[in-house]
Amino acid sequence: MNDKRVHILDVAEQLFSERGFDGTSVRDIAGQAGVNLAMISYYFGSKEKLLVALIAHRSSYTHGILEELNRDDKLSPWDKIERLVDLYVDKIINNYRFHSIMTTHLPTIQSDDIREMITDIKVKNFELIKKIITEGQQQKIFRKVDMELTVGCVMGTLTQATLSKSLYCRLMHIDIHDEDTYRKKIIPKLKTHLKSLLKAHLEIRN
Amino acid sequence: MNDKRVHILDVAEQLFSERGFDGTSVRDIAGQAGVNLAMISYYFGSKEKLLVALIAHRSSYTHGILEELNRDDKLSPWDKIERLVDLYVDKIINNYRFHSIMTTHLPTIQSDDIREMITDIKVKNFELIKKIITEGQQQKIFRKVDMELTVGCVMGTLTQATLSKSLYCRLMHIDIHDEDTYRKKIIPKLKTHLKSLLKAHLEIRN
Amino acid sequence: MNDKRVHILDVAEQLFSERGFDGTSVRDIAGQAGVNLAMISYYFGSKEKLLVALIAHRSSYTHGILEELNRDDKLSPWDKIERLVDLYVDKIINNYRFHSIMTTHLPTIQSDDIREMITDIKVKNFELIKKIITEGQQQKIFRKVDMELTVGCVMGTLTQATLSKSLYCRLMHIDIHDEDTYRKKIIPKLKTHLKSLLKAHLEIRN
Amino acid sequence: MNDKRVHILDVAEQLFSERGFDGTSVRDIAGQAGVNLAMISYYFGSKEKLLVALIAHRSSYTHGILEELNRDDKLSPWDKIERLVDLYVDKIINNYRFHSIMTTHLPTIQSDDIREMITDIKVKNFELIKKIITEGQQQKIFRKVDMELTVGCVMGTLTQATLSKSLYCRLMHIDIHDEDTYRKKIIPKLKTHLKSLLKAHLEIRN
DNA sequence: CATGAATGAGGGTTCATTCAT
DNA sequence: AATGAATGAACCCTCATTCAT
Repeated sequence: MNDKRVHILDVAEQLFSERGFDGTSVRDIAGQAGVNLAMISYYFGSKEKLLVALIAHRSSYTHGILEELNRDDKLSPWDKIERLVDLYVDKIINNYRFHSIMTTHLPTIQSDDIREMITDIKVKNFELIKKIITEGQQQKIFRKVDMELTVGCVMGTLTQATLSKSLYCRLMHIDIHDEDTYRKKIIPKLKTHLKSLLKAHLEIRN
Repeated sequence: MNDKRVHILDVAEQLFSERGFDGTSVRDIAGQAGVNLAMISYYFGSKEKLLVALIAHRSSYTHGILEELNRDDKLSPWDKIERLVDLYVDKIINNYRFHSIMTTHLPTIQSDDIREMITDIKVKNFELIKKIITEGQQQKIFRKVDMELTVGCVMGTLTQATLSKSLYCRLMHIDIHDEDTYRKKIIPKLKTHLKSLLKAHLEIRN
Repeated sequence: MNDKRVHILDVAEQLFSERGFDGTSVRDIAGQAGVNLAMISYYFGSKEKLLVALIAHRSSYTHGILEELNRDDKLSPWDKIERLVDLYVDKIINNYRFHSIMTTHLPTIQSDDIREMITDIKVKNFELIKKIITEGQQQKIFRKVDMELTVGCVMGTLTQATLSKSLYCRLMHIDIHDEDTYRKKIIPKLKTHLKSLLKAHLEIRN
Repeated sequence: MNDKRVHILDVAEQLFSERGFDGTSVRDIAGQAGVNLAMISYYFGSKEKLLVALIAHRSSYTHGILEELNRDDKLSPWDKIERLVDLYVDKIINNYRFHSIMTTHLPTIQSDDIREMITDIKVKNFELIKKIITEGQQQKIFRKVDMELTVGCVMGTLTQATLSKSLYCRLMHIDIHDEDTYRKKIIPKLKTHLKSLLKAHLEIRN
């Protein structure tokens, strides 16, 4: 029962990320998932509510990661930045489908409620990262930076790696359909780059 | 004559960016543009070809900017970086609708031809920026960095500012529908941040 | 359930025969049949597949008639010819709508598959009649004739009676819209004529 | 000028015969004929009037043939039948496109005027052939036959050869698209068959 | 609880025709 | 006399959803 729900959500996630929300029909999802067409309305109410359910499902799954990091008092701010990058890159790239949906669908959402819901999630993530940086600044270890855009730069780089996969595949000579290879190559690349970038960016200059 | 074509493209751009390609009907475009529904097929052939025409239209418009910068021999690499950021931020944010379409639609495009077309444009932009950085590296002014992701970080930050407008509006206490204020505040913020970021990132450390 | 399918096929047959395949819209069929427009796609998939379903439906219905005749060993070749004419005239004239569609649509069909499908049915009918004539020839009862055109002459006369109804109604002083009277008068006329014609044509002359 | 009109009619004839009247768009005709789309309405008034013009054009062209035959007093009724078959087969098969249009379109015509117009032409042809047969009967050379269907049988055989080309190509092992071969083989076959058939049919039996 | 049947609304596209030039 | 631009209507089809069973 719940398995079927989760299965539908998985299929929906895949199709939404591949074809977009409006480019995916409920028929497509039902067909791919091997369930009756009416079952989707039956379980979720509507296509839009299916999306909301998907967001809730995935968000609850990837929620605790950053919070845990923040509670860890033994780590220095620099260590936390490194761990943050590791966790964040893994989180986004391994959930690139969901991340893609959230990012591409956000600007086209007509319903204020859903937009606020997605924005809330993004704000929460922002606040957690902000906390880490603020902590380092209070300890006079990080310099003062534009907080919104510093976070935005990290998020944006990952979004770029998600949405412009076709660009990076071209640049890195990877077949566009070979998702595994792409992920295997882009993840360490992203980690190294972002750590180096944040180091240079946050470091107090003399 | 051609005015009507351009007008249709403008309306299509706005609606595509607000509702997505699949979320916008040809009827919507015709209605908003005040032209007959059949006019769109008459002028462009199909909805997809309308998108291609839009891409061609906007790309030709914003093409020369970066090339010009590259040809300017009097500027130092650091100067070029600064000008690059100024030009690029202006270009993207002032064409944020088109940028939004290009970015959000890219991963869901089914047609290989159009995906390649968009990727081509992105590659071209990448190459021009790469040239500037490479030049600075050859002059031993910039340090060695991950080229793809350094560019991706700049692009991604701008994409973030475009696609996650709702997030930044919330963080910066701007009404989501007040586009002018958002642009006026985010543009200098982006310029300052990216210059500072690239400075720290490219600078040779001792 | 299946009644509705058959009802739609009946209506489609009537309209196709009156207005032609391309002259009939799916809306016309849905309207005349009193079903929802989307129902046609739901049941048949597409307008073209509706035609295929109609052909399959009618062909299966009228298939066995000639085969049965062929298996009857008690009849002499002349008896078989007479029965053939009786059966064939009844079959075509009572299904004149379907026969009209098959004949008028055949030369304009673009899809190779459907054309081959219709041709297959015509070939099968040809083979069955050929068998009867060949049998008579082997028994030295019928003379040697052009097989294709002897069959073609029978088929053609019936086609003529179907497609040029307006001509025959004029010649026989029947109102063009009075289908019952036309059928009642033309059927015995056709039977008598074709029997006489085939008798003279197949008979061995001295 | 008039050349252009005739050219358009030729193209229309070809397309109407290949795709049917309703299956052919005015755009198709204009495109194939290499003339401006608006020119067809400009010259002919409407698509339907174009068809009427085509019928008038072709009818006037093939009109006099049978009349001439009838006036020839030197020929015996049997000679006239033979010449009739020769002329008629040539006329229909060499104008098979036009014949196909006339035959397939006739039952679907909604306009009473056009149907009457086409029926008129068919009646005229019928009367001319009827005259020949009646003459032979008055001279006690031909036996009494069903006049309508005797003519209908000849017409029908030719219609069959025109509309069921795909059947005959299959039976005679001719490629369906090789029109020249088909015509070269079917014309003498038709002439021989119809002469033989009419001989047996009209001959007074003892 | 689950689903096949059904539907109103709207999708993109093409139609024959007209009009201003 | 001739045509590029434009249009209202209609095309076939698919959409998300509902409802009776």
